[in-house]
Amino acid sequence: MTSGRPRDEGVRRNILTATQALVLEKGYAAVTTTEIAARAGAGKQTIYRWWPGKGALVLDAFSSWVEQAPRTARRRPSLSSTLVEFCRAATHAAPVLRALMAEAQFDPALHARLLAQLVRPRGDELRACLTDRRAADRELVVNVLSGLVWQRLMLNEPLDGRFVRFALRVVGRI
Amino acid sequence: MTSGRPRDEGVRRNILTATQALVLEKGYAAVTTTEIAARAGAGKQTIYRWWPGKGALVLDAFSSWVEQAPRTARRRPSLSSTLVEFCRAATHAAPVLRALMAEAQFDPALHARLLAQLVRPRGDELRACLTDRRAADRELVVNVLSGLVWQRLMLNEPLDGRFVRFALRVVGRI
Amino acid sequence: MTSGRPRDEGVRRNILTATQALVLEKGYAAVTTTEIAARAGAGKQTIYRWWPGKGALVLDAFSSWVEQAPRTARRRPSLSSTLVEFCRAATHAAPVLRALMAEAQFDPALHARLLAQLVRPRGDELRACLTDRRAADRELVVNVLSGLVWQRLMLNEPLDGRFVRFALRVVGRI
Amino acid sequence: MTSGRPRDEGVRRNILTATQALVLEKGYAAVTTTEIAARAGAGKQTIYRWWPGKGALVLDAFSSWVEQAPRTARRRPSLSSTLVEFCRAATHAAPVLRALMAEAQFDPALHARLLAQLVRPRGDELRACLTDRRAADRELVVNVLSGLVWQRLMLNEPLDGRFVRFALRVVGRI
DNA sequence: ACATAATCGAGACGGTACGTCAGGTCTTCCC
DNA sequence: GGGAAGACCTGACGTACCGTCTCGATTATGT
Repeated sequence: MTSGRPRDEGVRRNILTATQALVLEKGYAAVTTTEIAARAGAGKQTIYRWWPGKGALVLDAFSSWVEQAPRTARRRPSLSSTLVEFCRAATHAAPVLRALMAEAQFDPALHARLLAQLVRPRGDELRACLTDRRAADRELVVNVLSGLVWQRLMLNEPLDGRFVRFALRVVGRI
Repeated sequence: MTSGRPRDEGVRRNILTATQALVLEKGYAAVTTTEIAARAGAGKQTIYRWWPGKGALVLDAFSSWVEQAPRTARRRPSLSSTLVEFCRAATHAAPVLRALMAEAQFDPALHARLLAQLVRPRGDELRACLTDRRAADRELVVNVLSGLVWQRLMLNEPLDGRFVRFALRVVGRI
Repeated sequence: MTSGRPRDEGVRRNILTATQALVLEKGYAAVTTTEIAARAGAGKQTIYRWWPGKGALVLDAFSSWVEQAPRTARRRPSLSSTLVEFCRAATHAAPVLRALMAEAQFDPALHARLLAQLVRPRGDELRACLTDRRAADRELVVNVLSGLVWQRLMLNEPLDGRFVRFALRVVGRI
Repeated sequence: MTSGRPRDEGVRRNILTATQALVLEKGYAAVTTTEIAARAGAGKQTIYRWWPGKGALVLDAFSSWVEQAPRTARRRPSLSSTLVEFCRAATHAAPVLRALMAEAQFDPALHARLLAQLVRPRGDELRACLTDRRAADRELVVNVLSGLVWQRLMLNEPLDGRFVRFALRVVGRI
């Protein structure tokens, strides 16, 4: 039996939208929950009712945004195209990704969420491009690529075409 | 011509020691500059006179600690032994390294310091083990290894023997 | 040994002045500590460092204000003139006095402060006008007068000339 | 024409009972409407439908409780017995009475209710004991007694036998 | 010797975000 | 329409930490 007033989906969307907009405008660190609430026309309590804090909120706001790939999986996508798309999206969202990964280092719960919503799905995507490899090799390649990308992000270096070529060259050697 | 009271080296050491102790006890995030000053028997101003903030202070406190290997470089050290030592030290200091890299994402100045004092020196160390490779390959290997290690740290996975073997296997394939 | 930066008296006065002004402008209940801090150009913490809360702060701001009687005690002041002056001051400050006494009902510490800083001094003043009475009668009269005044305040009835005459008639009968 | 479901008297009694219990357990200030609703097995809206707020609710809950004296008025009751009964009841309910009078200072509507339901009825009771006095004297005595009692309450001093004797001595002198 | 100048411990200060709490309203379904 | 449940907006609260500042005391150099 579900009694009481149901959660207002419009409010939820307003909050996520406001979060996205504000984080893009001013950067993760400069945004406050109070400000998000104000922009969303919501109460602060409503935010804290549904998210444990700024980190989780921003993660939600951007994980839906990052996953905008329609995934019209015809056949197995190529590794290179996947990687290109991967880097394109990551470049756009780079400041947010860096901030989220950083924040996650101070917040175990956020760390788990980040893994489940961002890190693992992207790894799985890569893995799906490697069905022609032996299982052990697959893990190896996925780890190396993921490591290269995240390191690049954290060191604030560009995820551009040069990087993609570099990464593919590495993979080719394995 | 330098007049005025000279810097007290004992105070500097007290502060670094107190920082180390407190960060190990309670973790980076839970420590405050005020607390460090109190423990060191120092004034807050003395800290801010010599360091720009908590991040740089902790970096100093631990970069001297991480690099305590005397580096009795006879000849070129082996890659595997270097990597093992590397991981051993990183495992001990893992929570601090994670926190520093995280904090650096919000603080460009700290980011630069971190690169200069921790990331690059370790990369150079690795590079020095690869003098038998072609220059292009060297960069490739250093990048991959560094990426694997930092990713491992940020994802809070162990830098144990299994990881070392895994990393060496990757390098062997390149 | 008094070390450290000494308390800034100017800040203290700014806070008290801002408190007074705001309470007179908008009434006790509508004023917040945040607002007082902003108006005084002070930090909220500075307020909480020196006062336990809004109540004590307002009490301080107005107890110095209520006691503006120069007390050029030549001889024993007459009861009637004291009572007139008393009511004049209380009429002005009535909303604040009501609010303070009300707040004190929820806050034992404020209650004690209120007694010590406002209630008892005023009682002593009245007592000083009754040196020609027997001690027991003195207490009786002081209690009755004080009771009449506070009741009047709490019931939000005017402390005007009519009330003074009424009160004096009562005392005359005792 | 009154259509729709009629008010549920059982719910009303549950709410008043829960209010009484909670206020006696934890004190007026520590009780919230949400809590009262929960204890009464009622919805918050049901409370706000019938009472303007916590103050009025508590007033109702206790005014029926304070006036539980059956008032078997044979003839004119004596002043002293009335005062004794008065103080006995007030002593029991002292914390609630203090809180209500305090709250009323911030809430004009509650102030009016408090006067009508508690202050004036008690005054009338006293007045009824003084039919042998001249009208002007009656008001005087009622005011003095009422003032003494409320002052005593607000200053958190006991309304015990000693106080009653004191009050009667005052009245005797008038 | 004595002024100059910088360091040091202590702690007050302005500022800003935090997460919590209570009040009172609104929205659902059920009777 | 009454009622239970509970989401919602609003706005104050008191705390925490940051980095700066202002004291008095100390310790070096330069005259």
